[in-house]
Amino acid sequence: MLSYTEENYLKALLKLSFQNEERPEAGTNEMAAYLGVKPATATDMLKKLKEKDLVTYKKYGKILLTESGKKNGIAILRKHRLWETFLYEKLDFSWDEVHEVAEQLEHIQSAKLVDKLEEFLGFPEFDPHGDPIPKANGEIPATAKTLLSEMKAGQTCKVAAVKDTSTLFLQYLEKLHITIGTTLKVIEVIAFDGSLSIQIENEEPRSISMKFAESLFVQS
Amino acid sequence: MLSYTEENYLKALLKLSFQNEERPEAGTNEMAAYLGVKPATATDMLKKLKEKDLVTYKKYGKILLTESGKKNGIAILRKHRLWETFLYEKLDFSWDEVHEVAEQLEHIQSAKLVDKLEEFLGFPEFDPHGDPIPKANGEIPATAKTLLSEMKAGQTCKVAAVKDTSTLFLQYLEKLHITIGTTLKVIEVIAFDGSLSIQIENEEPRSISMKFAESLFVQS
DNA sequence: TATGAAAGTTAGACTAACCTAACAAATATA
DNA sequence: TATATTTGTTAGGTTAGTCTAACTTTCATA
Ligand SMILES: [Mn+2]
Ligand SMILES: [Mn+2]
Ligand SMILES: [Mn+2]
Ligand SMILES: [Mn+2]
Repeated sequence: MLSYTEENYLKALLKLSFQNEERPEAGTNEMAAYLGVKPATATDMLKKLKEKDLVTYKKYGKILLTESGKKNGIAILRKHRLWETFLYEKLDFSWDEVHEVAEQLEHIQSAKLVDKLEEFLGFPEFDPHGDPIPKANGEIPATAKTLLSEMKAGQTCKVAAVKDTSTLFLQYLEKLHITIGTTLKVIEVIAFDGSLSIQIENEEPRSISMKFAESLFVQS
Repeated sequence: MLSYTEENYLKALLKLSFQNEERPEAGTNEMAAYLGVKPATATDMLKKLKEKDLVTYKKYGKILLTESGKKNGIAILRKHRLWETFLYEKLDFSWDEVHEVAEQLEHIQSAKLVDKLEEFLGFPEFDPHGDPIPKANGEIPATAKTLLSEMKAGQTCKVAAVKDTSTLFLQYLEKLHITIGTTLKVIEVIAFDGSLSIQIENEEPRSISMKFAESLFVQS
C-alpha cells in the first residue's frame, strides 16, 4: 500500500517523464520543485521509493521509474483524469476547478470504485483538458501532438487538448468559447511576432498571441 | 482546516452521542475503542481538539462536542452519507460495500463538491442504510425509531433503516430480499424466545430471530 | 468506608513527512 | 584545466499521530 505522498511522487515522476519526451529521467531538484517541497525532502523520499523498488536511484544520479513504479503512477493518473471527467461532466464543475479536487480524489483506494466510475462515465478516452485517460490495463490512448502554432494560414483544425492548464489560460479559453472539439480556422500568420488571426467556429476573426498558439494542441 | 484524523474523532464523538440518546458525552476508552486506537492516543487527540475548541474536555472528565465541533462533525457525516448514496445509487455498489469507501471520501475538502453531489443525487433525505443525511444547514431529517421487534402480530410495516450495519447482517438482508422500503407483515410473535414469523412482501412467511427483529427500524 | 477494578493520564519512544544549514559532487565556463 | 555555479546529500530538528509501560484517579461494592 502506497501513502498519499508516495503516490504524488510517482505521479510527478511520470508526468515529468512525459514532458521531456525521450528523456524520461528527472533530477532531485526538478522533482522537489514540481512537488513544492525542498530538495532534501525529495532525496529522503527517493531513497524510500528505491527501497520499495518503485524508482531507480543512485546518489547524484538521475531518477527513473521502475516497471512497478510506472504501473502505479499510471494508476494514479487514471484515477485523476477519471475524477476530473466526473466533476466536469456530471457535477458541472468548470474547466479550471476540476484539478484541485481531483488531486485529492485520485488517492481514494478502491479498485472497484475506479472501474465503476469509468463505466458510469461511458469509458471516456480523454479528460476535460483533452489529456488521455489510461485504461485499466495501463494503456494510454494516443493524442494529438500538433500545436496550433504549427498551423499555416488557411488551414482548419479542431482543438484536441490544452497544453497549458493554468487557471488564467483556461478561463481565457472559456471567455473565447473555446473548448475541446471547437473548430478553428487560421486566417493569417504574422511573421513578425508569431501571432495568429483565427476564426473560432463561425465568429469574427480575432488575433491571438504566439504564446496562446503554443498552448493548444489541435487535430487537422 | 481539520486533519483527516481530527475529522474522524469528531464524527466518532457525534455518532457516539446519537447512540446513547440523552447521554451525549463519551469517555476516553469508549472513543479509543470506537476509533481502533489506544486510550493514550485518544487522550492526546482530545487535548488537541480541546485547544481548537471542538470538544469540552477536562482531565478524567466526560467528553462533549462544542457547537463548533458538532457543526464540523455533522458536515463529515453529511459527506459520508451523500457519498454512500452516490456509490449505491450511481455506481451499483452493494449495501455492505459503500461504508468503507465513504470512510475515505468523507474527507475530501471542497464545499462545492458536496453541494453539487447532493444536487446530482436529487437531494436525498436518507442514505442506503436508511440513515438521515444532514442538510447543508446542519439539520438532520427525522427518522423512524420503532424496531421491528416492537411490532405485534397482524401489524404491517415498512423497513425504514438498519440499526446493525455489519456486513453479515446486510448480506443476510440482501439474501432475504429485504431493503429500505420493503413491506413486512408480522404473522406471529413467539413469546418463548422473542422470534417472529414475518411475511416479506408477498413471499411465504418465515421465521426470524429476536436479534434480527431488534436490528431493523420500521415505520407503520 | 476501604479497597480493588476500571477508566484515564503521563512519559518516553517511534515513523512519516517535512524543514534548515552545512557540506559534497558534478557541471559549465572563463 | 581551474574555478564558480548548480545540483544533490547529510545531519539534525519539528510535528502529527501512533504505541507501550507505568502511574493516578474515580467508582463500585464488599
Ligand atoms: Mn494528489
Ligand atoms: Mn487534466
Ligand atoms: Mn473517515
Ligand atoms: Mn450509512
